[in-house]
Amino acid sequence: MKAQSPADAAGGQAGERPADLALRSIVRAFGLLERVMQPYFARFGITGSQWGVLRTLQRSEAAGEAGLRLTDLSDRLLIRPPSVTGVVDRLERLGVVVRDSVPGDLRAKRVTLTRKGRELVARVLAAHGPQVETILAGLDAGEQADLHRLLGKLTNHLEGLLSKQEAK
Amino acid sequence: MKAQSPADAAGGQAGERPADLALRSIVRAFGLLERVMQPYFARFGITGSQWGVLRTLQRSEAAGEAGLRLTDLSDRLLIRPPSVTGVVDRLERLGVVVRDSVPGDLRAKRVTLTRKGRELVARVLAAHGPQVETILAGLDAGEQADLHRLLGKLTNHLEGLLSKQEAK
DNA sequence: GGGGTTTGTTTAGCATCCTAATAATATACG
DNA sequence: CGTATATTATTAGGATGCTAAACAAACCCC
Repeated sequence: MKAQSPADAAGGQAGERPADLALRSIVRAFGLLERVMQPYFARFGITGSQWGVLRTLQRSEAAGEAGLRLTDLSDRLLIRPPSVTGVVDRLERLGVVVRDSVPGDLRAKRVTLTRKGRELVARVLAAHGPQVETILAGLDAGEQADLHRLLGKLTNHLEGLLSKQEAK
Repeated sequence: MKAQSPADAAGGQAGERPADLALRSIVRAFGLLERVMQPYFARFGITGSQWGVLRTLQRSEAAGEAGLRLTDLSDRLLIRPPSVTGVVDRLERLGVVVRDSVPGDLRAKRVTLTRKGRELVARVLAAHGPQVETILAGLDAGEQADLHRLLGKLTNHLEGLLSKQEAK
C-alpha cells in the first residue's frame, strides 16, 4: 500500500511525521540492541545491567574514588535505588563486588569491586572494543558521531523535561 | 581529563571512540525516554508495553486485518511469545482486548480490540501527537529526520547481525 | 496413511525495572 | 537540646522481558 501523506488522516497511520518516525526508530533500535547484547554478556555470566554496575565501578576506581554508594550508582545508571539494591545483591552473590560501610555515615554503604570483579571487568573490556565496533558497523565514523550529537541534544532536552516533571 | 586517544589504553576511559559514545547515547536516550513516557501512559491506566500492543492492534485493524495472533504481535513488537502472553493477559483483564480462536488453526489465538479498547486507543491517540512533539522538541524537523535515517540504517545492520546470531 | 518435524501458545523460573512504604541515620532549626 | 525534615537503603508487590520446556495442532514426506 504505502499510502501518500494525505491518506494519513483518513485511515490508520497517524504515525508518519518525523517526530513519530524518530521516536519509533529509537525504541526499535534499542530493542534490537538489547537482543544482540544479551547473548554477548551471557558469555561472561552476567547481564547488561550487571555490566552497567561493574563498568561504572571500574571507571570510578580508575578515577581514584573509593567505591560508590548505592545512591551514586542510582544516579549514574538512571535506575532507582531499589533496583540498584537488587542488581548489587546478585553481583555480591557472584562474588564480584562487596558492600563496605562508609566511615562518616552509618546509613550509607559503599560498593567496591573485588579482585574477582576486577578480573571479570578486564576480561569483558578486552572483548568490548571489537563487539561495540561490530554493533555499530552499520554506520561509518562520521555517522556515529552525528548520531551521538543528535542523541546528546535529545538527551539534554529530555533531562530538562524530567526535572520539570519531578519538580511538579 | 579528556585524555587523547593514546592515553586510553593506559588508564580507565576506554570508552571515547565514536562507536562507544554513540552506543552509550542510545542507551541513555532510551532510559530517559522511558522515564518520561511512563507517567504519561500511567495517566491512561496502561504501561508502555501495553500501549505497544494496543497501537499495533489498532493499526492492523485500520489495515483491514481481522486481529493478530500472539506470534504476529511477537514479531512486530520484537518481544518473545511468552512475554506477549503476559501483556495480553493483563490487557484482557482490563477488558480492552479479547482472545478469539482462529478459524483454520486450532493452535492459534487471535487478539482483537474490544469496544472499550478502541475507545482507550482513541483517547490515547488524541493526546499522542502533542506528547511526541514535546518529547522530540529538542530536535528540529531536519534533525529528527536525520536521527530516523541514522537509526534506520543501524537497525538494518542489527537485524542482519541478529539473523546470523539466530541461525547459528 | 503414519511418523517426524515444525509451529503456536503457555507455564515455570529468573533478572530488571518501577512505585510506595519502612527503618535507620543525619541534618537543620527553633 | 530536641524535634522536624532529609537522606540512604531496603522490603513488598506489580509489570516486562528472557530462556527452557511442555503441549497440542498442523505440516511434510516417504
